[in-house]
Order: sequence, then structure tokens, then C-alpha cells
Amino acid sequence: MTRKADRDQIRRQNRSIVLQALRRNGPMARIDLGQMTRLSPATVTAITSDLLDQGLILSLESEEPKAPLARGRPRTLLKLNPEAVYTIGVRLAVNTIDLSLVDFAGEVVREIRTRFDTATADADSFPDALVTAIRQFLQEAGIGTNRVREIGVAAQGVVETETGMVAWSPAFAGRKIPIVGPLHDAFGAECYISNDTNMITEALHWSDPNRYSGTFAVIMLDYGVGMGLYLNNQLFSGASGTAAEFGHANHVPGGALCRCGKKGCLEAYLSDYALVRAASHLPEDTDPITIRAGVSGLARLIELAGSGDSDACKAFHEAGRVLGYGLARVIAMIDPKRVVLTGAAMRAFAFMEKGMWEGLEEALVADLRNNFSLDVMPWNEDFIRSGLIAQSMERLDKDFLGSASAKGSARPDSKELIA
Amino acid sequence: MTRKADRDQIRRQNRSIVLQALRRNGPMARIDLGQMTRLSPATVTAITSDLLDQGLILSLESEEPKAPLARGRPRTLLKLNPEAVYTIGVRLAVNTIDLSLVDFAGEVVREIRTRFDTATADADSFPDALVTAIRQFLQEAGIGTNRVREIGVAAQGVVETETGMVAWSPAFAGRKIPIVGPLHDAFGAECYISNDTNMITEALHWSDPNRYSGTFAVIMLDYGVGMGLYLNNQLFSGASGTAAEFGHANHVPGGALCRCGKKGCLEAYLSDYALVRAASHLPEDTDPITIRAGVSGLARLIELAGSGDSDACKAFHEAGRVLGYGLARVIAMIDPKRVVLTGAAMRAFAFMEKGMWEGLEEALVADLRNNFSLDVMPWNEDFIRSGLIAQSMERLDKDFLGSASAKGSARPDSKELIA
DNA sequence: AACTTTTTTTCGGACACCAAAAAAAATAAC
DNA sequence: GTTATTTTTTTTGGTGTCCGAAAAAAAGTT
Repeated sequence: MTRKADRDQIRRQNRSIVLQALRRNGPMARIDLGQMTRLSPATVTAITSDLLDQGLILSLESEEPKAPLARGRPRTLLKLNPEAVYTIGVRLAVNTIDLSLVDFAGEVVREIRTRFDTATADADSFPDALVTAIRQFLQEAGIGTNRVREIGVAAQGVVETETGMVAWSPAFAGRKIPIVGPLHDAFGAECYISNDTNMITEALHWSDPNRYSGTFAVIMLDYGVGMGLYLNNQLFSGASGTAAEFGHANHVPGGALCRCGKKGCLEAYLSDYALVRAASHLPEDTDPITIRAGVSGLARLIELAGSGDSDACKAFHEAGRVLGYGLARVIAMIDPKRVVLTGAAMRAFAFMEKGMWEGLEEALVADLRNNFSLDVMPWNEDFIRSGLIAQSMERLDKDFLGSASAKGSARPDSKELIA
Repeated sequence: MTRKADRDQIRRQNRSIVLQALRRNGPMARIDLGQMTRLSPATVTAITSDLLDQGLILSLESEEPKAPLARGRPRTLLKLNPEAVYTIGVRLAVNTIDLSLVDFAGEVVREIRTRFDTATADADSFPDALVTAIRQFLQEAGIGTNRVREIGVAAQGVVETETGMVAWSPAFAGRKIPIVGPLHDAFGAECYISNDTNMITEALHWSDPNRYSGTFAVIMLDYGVGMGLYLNNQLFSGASGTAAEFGHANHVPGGALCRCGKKGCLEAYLSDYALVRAASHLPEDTDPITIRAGVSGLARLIELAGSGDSDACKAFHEAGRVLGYGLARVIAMIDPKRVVLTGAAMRAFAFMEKGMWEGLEEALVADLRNNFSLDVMPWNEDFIRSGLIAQSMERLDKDFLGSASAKGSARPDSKELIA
């Protein structure tokens, strides 16, 4: 049953809305906040005054408001206080840990890329290594752990959001690597872990909510095959957090050998190693591990196709057909308004497109097929970080409103949150 | 961005909660309502007094409250006023229209099954026929159209919730049959249309919210193959309302001929005609229309399998394997906590089960496979009606609170809603 | 210096909630 | 048969949040 509603809920929600408005539109005057949020001027004053007291926002008086020298009382701009609180974004990929320190305004204050050895990383060794890396990162930044409110992690592979573990991933030798638990214990911050494609999805929604909202799917062809789902206006990650495992959904029963050990997964037809395997006329049951492909192997194949090499072209065309079939299954199951294709392999989209539409047409009845738009998006690794930031900020804007100011205390300069 | 919150929202939500509590638990005293909703006794009195004024609930004074003769002021039970408003549930299937008149307490007041000719039903003729049937039904029931607040429709096949049309369905000869528009125009009531398996999903959630909530999937094997998805605690029907088209998701590229005209759909391996086709050694490209199977053909096949017929057994076993593959794809994509299998074909589940687990194991890597429970549910046609009712009642409980009582007017017996 | 314009704040009212007190309506005790 | 006890319901008064309107503030304009 729905929960009961009370005043507290109103306050939180409206406060959250004000923060969201400031986050999206930068420094704003109260009157504009009122227009944007549809709250009355009186209410805006009340809320912002509270947020100022809490140190979550700042008044921008001193600085020149680049005013067009209009008549009337000049507007005083308000902005988020960047130093109110910090979050950390962590991206885990093969041999790589990317760390970002992000302030409350969503700006990346500091970032670093460190290396680790994927081949030996397992549940025993990796969590400690990660904690150490973050600790050092914070120390160098001069930010105390107590000022870090959240840590968001994005990892390649199968991520169990619920248990906070990486079930298995190309980035790790071992399985079931616990991440959330160790980080929470070490830093006391709230910690979340997600699949990396989910973060791309989140980033798209943040960057253009008009276009990317409601129900849409993101398919990433890169090192492996990933998917992110935005359903009914929220990121969907399933009951245990491993939803959208597009890459390991079966395409052909008993088909090509996949990195996961099963036969016929979509990944076994679409990913780097699959393309190289097909273009080199290696048998379908060639062990993916023995195929040294990666993003560089993919690049070579794209070059070949560009110069008209028929094996390469055929491999891409066939992969396109498989993609079309995969797309068809996603559409049948999810009925998205839009599908976004991205990832390093999108540079080869021209060689796949024809096959893709063929596959889609073969696989799906027209009534279901004609109701979606397709975006092809050039790949940018920063999307993952953007998604982590978007998600963290969204959570902050919603969660930060628990212990509001005590009564109408006559505005003591109580910057508890900063102190 | 989130909408602003105000008092109105609180009032609606709490009123809705009170109605929901009464709906679920039958007649209750105010004090129990308070406990259940966590609203204070004072608030419960205020809200219920308003609802009484509006005629949405009734006080059960006269009747013996089967009191265990306790001390203290006796509790006065409150219950929903059945006559406050009515809804109509419509089930559209092959040659069949089922109509139910449901009162505000969720009781079926009257029901009727009428026949129509599927073979000639198209966008021109059917809507009028449906309106006529409903009009007559209401007349016989002696309920004015103005007392009908909602009409919920469930149809087999591909239903576009957004446009309010049946895109195509075994129940109709034509395509794109408009339903919501004509009904709304004719009766002025809010009208909704859904896929029938979605209604089963809704019914399961209503009947046991503890077990069926969060993220789960329902697969129905019957005349055709249907799916319903409950994701993040709400029914999911996709951007245009045609999500969960499990039956027409491709299983094998270029495979068996499906009723939809495409090759290799899951339905072409799992449905009534597919089973008969396989058991009779007909070629895979035999046109489904020429195969007279239906539920009766299925029943015969089940009998055969029961008596050890090897063709029938093999057909079921193979269908089981396909089901396992389909299941694997659903799990990879959706990661449900639970999957429910139902439909007339479940009587044959014993013959399919082994194959199903085989298929699932072949198709999906273990890490993704072991996180769900499977329910096999004996089929009951009434589920669809239950789902329609559950959905309607849920909507009523939420929407009915727009124009609350005018101020603290000293309780005039204003039964506007009934009048 | 007075007027106009625009933004922000203050003030008082409305309303939905709640806690506590009061009222109501029964049984139990004497 | 009256009083006490118990339990439910209602009433009263208080709090917090929002809002509209009025007031105040802070500029430019005349």
C-alpha cells in the first residue's frame, strides 16, 4: 500500500525541486526559481533561506551579475555551494580504475587514473586495493573522508546492484567481487554500484531529458556488449541489479562460443572477438580467450572494411544482422520509444547498418517494429563518468533534506554541513 | 523535474490510503484504519467524515458487528459504499465478449457473455457492436451510463495502450481496431485497454502483493503466447503499450512459420498450433491458419502425451526447451525475482518441464540463472477479470479525490456522487 | 528628491496534520 | 441503580507549510 503523506514529505520534495532547478540552470534569482518550480515567491524565500542556513546554497552578491542594468531591485543570484559535500565516482574497467572527486555543484574537482592487474584481481585482493587507492586519492585532494557523502561505482560486466558485488566481469579474474560493503565500511559513505552501460543511460537522460526519458534502451557495442534500460522514467536494473544483460541473451541455440562459456549469446556474434573470429574464418567454437582482439583489433577490422576487404565487410554485415535480431527482441519485450546505439564499434556502423535493418525486418512483425526511433551516438568514455555524477547528484538532491533546520531559529550561521 | 508538492497532494494521498485500506480489509473501525494507515485518530475521523459526506463510504451501524462483547465504546465499522460508482470490465477474446459490471466495493454485480464473429470483426464494425452490447448490458442492469466511471478492456493480441487500439489480435479479422475512443465517446467514462496477460499480472499482484511485487514476469501459454511484466512495482507496458510481446520475439532466425507471418517467433514453437504441427510431423513452414488446433487440439495432445505417445511427448519436450530459451532471454533482459507460468498449456507442464530446464541451462550462464523463483499456476480464466477489477479499483482509489468537500461545511447530506 | 519598477521579504490566512483532552457509549463493579 | 472502568470517537488547540497580498528594499528615471 502507498505510504501516508505528511508535511515532511512536502517540505522535502519542494526543497529537492529547488536544488534540482539550481543544479540544472546554474545561478538563478529567487523570482526565476519561483517561475521554474511553480512555487510562490514567499515559499521560495522560505526554502532558500533554509538552504542558505544549512550551507547547501550560496548567495552570489559580490560578483557582477552581468546585469543588463535594468530598473528595480536587482536580483540576487543563488547557486549551489560546491563545498557543501563531495562524492566520488569510480569507474572499473580492464586494468583501470578511474577516480573522480565531484563537488556538490557537480564539477569534477580532481581525477586520476590508476592501474591494477586484472589478471590477478579477485574478491580477496581487489577491495583492499580499491580502498587504498581512494584513500590516497582523497589525501592528495586534501578532502577528509567525512566530507564524502557518496561513492558511486560503475563496472563492466555483470553487476549485482542489490548485493553490491561484481558477479563477473572482464575487468576481474575472480567472481563475486564485493565492492559496496568494503567501501562503505572504509569510508562510511553511501555506496552504490552499477553496470557501466546503465551509467551511460543515466548520462543521456541527464544531458537531454526531453529526448531521453520515458522508456528507452541503450545498446553499447565495445569491449563486450552492454545494455541500459530506462523504463517509465527511471533506470531499470532488475530485481538483483543484473538486468539488461543483452550480450548474454541467446541469439542462436547452440551457436557460436561466447566468453561466458555458453553457446550462441549475442556477444558471440557482436563483440570485438566475435568480429575478428568471423572475419578470420576461425570456427565458431574458437575459444574467445585465444583471440586477441580488443578495441585495437576492432580498429584494424574497421580499417580493412573501409578499404573494401570483403571478409571484413561480410563480418560487419553479418554482425549487423545479428544486431537487428537483438534489437527486434528488445523491442518485442520492452517496446522502447527510442534505442540508442553507442560504443567503440559504432565507428563501424556504416558497415553494419544495412544488415541491421535486414535482421530487424526479418525478425519482427511490422506492427511492433515501426514505433521507435534509432539514435547512433559516437562513443565517448566520459559518458560513464557523467552518468555516475548525474546519479549521485540526483540522489543528493533527494536525500539531503532529512534533518531540516530546527524551527524558525533566527538564522544562525550554522554551517553544520560544511564544518 | 519532479512536481512541486502541496497540501492537496497530501490530502489526496491519505484519502486514497484510507480507501485502499477499506478495500483490502473490508469493514473496519476508525481505530483500526488509524493503525493500518499510521494516520492519527483525529485525522482518520476527519478523512472518513469527508468520505462519508461524499458518499464514498458508509457507516455500518445497524448491523450486528459480531462484537465479542467487549467493554468500551463499541466500534462503528466503515465500509466502501458499493453504489458510489460503477465500472465495467470487458474481455475480448475469439468470438467472445465478456462484460462485467463491478461496483465500488469491487463486487461483480452482473455479468454476461456475448458472442460476435471474429472472422468479420474489423475497425469499422466492431466498435459500434461493442458500444451496443455495453449499452444493452447497462440497460438490463438498470444502471445509468452516468454512474459508470470507468471502462477497462482486456484483449488478446497486440494492444496499443497509448492509442487505445488493438493493433492486431486473433480475436479480430481487421487490424488497428479502435476501442478506447469509441467507448469514451459513447459513455463519457474513462476507458483503458490492456493486453490480457497484463491483467493476469495485475491480478496476481492484487491477490498476493507480498509474493507478487517488485519485478516479476508472467508467461501465459494458451491460445498464443503472452507475457506480462511487473517492473519496479508497477505494471509495465512500454512506450506505446505493446511491451512484453514474448510470443513474437524471435527464437531461431529463419525458423518455423508464425501466425504473424515472420519466421522463428517463440509462438511458432510454443503455441497450440505449433505443438500440433510438431507432433503431426508437418513441416515447419505449414501455415498456422491451416492447422486447426485451439485449446481442444491442445487437450487432445495432452491426452496423447499422457498415454505415452512418443510424438506428443517429444513435441512437448521440444516446446519445453524453447520455453527454456525464452525464459533465459527474459531473465537476461529483465532479471525478474519471479517468473509465473500459466495458461491452458500448463496442464502439460509435466511434459515440458525437463526440456525447459535443459533449455534454460543451455541458454544462460549460471550467474544470471540462479536468482529467480518459478511458479507454475493452474490456469483460470477469471484471472483476467480479476485483473481488470484490481486495476480499475486502484485507479478509482487514486483518482477519486480531486474535488474534495468544500471547506468545513457542516456536513450537508450531499451525496452528489450518488445522485 | 520624488516617482517608477522590480525583486524580495513579511504578514496573515488556509489547511492538513497531530497530540491531548473531552465526549460518547458501552461493560463491570459495588 | 449508581459509579467506575474501558474503549472508541470527536473536538480542541497547536504546528508547519504553502500561498496571496501587502510591505519593504533597492535599484533606475524623471
